[in-house]
Amino acid sequence: MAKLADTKPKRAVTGTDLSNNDMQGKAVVMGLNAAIVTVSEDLPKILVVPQAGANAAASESWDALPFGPFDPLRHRTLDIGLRDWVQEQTHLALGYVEQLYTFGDRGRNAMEVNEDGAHVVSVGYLALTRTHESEQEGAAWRDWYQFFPWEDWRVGKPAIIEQTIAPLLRDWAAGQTDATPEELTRGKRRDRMRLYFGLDGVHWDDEKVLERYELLYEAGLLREAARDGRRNALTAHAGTGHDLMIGLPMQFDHRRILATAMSRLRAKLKYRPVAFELMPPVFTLYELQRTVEALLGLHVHKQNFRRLVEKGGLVERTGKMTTRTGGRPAEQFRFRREVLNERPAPGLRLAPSKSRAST
Amino acid sequence: MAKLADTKPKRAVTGTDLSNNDMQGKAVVMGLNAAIVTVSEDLPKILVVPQAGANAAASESWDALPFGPFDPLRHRTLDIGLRDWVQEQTHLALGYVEQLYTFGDRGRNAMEVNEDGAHVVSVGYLALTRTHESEQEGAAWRDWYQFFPWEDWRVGKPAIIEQTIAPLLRDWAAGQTDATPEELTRGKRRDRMRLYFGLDGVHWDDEKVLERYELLYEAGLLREAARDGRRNALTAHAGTGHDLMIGLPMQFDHRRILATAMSRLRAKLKYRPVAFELMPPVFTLYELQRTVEALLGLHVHKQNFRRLVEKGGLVERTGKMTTRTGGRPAEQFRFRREVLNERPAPGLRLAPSKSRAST
DNA sequence: CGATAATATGCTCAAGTTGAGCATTATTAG
DNA sequence: CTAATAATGCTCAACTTGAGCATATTATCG
Repeated sequence: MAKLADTKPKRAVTGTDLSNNDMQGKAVVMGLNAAIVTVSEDLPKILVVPQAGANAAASESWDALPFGPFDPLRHRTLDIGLRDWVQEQTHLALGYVEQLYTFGDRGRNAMEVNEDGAHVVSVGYLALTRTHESEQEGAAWRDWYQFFPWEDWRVGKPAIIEQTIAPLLRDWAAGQTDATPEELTRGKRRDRMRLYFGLDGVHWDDEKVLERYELLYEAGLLREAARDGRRNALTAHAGTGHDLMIGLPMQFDHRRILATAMSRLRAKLKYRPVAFELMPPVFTLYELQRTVEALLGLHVHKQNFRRLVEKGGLVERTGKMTTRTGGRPAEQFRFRREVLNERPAPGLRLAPSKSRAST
Repeated sequence: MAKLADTKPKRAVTGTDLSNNDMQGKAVVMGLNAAIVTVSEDLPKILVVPQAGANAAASESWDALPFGPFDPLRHRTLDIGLRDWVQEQTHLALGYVEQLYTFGDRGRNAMEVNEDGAHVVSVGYLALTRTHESEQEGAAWRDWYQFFPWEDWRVGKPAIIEQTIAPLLRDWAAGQTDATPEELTRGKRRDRMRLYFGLDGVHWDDEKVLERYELLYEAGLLREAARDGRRNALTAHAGTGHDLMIGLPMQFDHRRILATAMSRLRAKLKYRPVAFELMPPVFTLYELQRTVEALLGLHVHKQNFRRLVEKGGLVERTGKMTTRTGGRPAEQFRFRREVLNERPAPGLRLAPSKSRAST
């Protein structure tokens, strides 16, 4: 076979070499992490397991996502491993599951050495499920906006943005002496701030959840950043030295994984009929709308939403009415699962409403 | 911490348990695989390294993507590991790099045990680069349509679809006695066939590269499927018993990774200005268009394409003209990299032209 | 019982976007 | 000079999108 790596003498590994080389240093353990989402009472919720891990300060208990190591002897694929884990830990049989990203950053509490000396790499997953009442002991559904209070714009711009985040980020951006090459490719601090948080009149992009999280992390404004040994801008800037907290932290890199899940889900809602995974078998169009709005953190125009859903052939009428919600009775609909086998790319394709209320 | 997994007694692993349990069986090696794309002479090309691995039949040499194991001791992140690998193997300093997916399927030659007993999981990456002439010995740029001859529709529907693929798939679909539950969720064989390959008047979706590849693999029509011990529909159905080959095969799961890269790139072209990563510093709009068309495997409407690019503020005029291509001289443009810091989501948003020629 | 609140649902309309094609202009090849 | 090849400008109908008006149907409260 061709020799490709003659310049650096260290290691000329290729396909076959992969099996010849010493693998000791290269072995890692893959942690499978699930961001399991449901929507109830107009709030998107994720399943968390509280853990008194090494990360959390003694007084606090940071939530974690359900997770466990991938055992290649036991499971044929990563997905199967994840499903099995979740089933074991929470008794939930997952339906919709989607792999998000594999994080291997050392120093972000994902890529740390465990007690056996193995490095851990995290694979993040998004799972959607209808709401199930009785969960296991210890596991709980938590409103995802508790971890991301700046992401819910349904009642207007969250106060935390102008009151807390923007000033701290401005300080951070002002403190930028010279952009590192890395920062130049990603845009300068002030630009990223404006773009991601919709400052100075830039439009809010509901899908940039991960970008916003990473920016806050880089700026040292999150507990996780402090934990990871970053300069803690919170105590440095808050003045009072109070323990400022921008959203609840999570263990390991789990808040980052949740941010990835939120970004992906918000994006996907617009071009794939995934919202229906979260709905009961029959539902009214307004119920569907509220679910979507909860996830997007935005209101959409009610009449246009119906037009989209109905004309898109995504639902079929059941003929049955419900008076469940005060007001004129609403017709109940059913998801037309067949669309998946009809058109190549069905979806919701929705644009956020510019008017506040969805009347 | 909460006990979550009492039902199945095997293993009650949680965050902290992750470090207590025996990790021996769970250690894996992560293979980093790069689908490095460039476009030259109106063809998208990927960098391959030929290898006489265990997969290939004695007489053949199946191409592989550049790859190597991730060494957590040496590299802080997976991305850095990949860049370093590629640099070593091919002397290419990658610019744009994007993680695609982590494949861990046993039995698809990704998740096999190597000689040290370690299981291998593949992480696929997409990288974009301008064309560089002098590559390393052994590494070569190969037209990606050699691996996917059914994906290039620029000169009309590829003959291989109606002549070879459709009949074989129809046989396969007809042979479906009863759908497995798995097949039901993914749609029945005949539906998937129609949707993915645009049969019976369904519109061709250029982004479904991975779906098409997986369908062909499942149907046993690809060499890789035969290698993995699947019923080989090729010899079973071809009649003559000839060695039919639908596109060049690749080692391991590399053709699958390439399919993932193609899907992602074709999708991304439409909402992010990634095409410019493949262009020289100055270029004419038609050159940009040809590059995009090569990647999509489709023609687009020339005038509308310009409108989109120009009005979208993606480029700026240089004022210089070139007569390089016979015909009226074209103005040269430059990518306005600033757009990345201006609007939240710039992109090309192009729709394939319905008329064949781009006049 | 009538007014009010809270939806549900139908419809309209202007503005913007998209797909397609015509017309004109500037070069090179022959 | 003519044909071929592009580049570029412009138009236009069809469709999509964003927004709002109007009306219908229920529960509830006084």
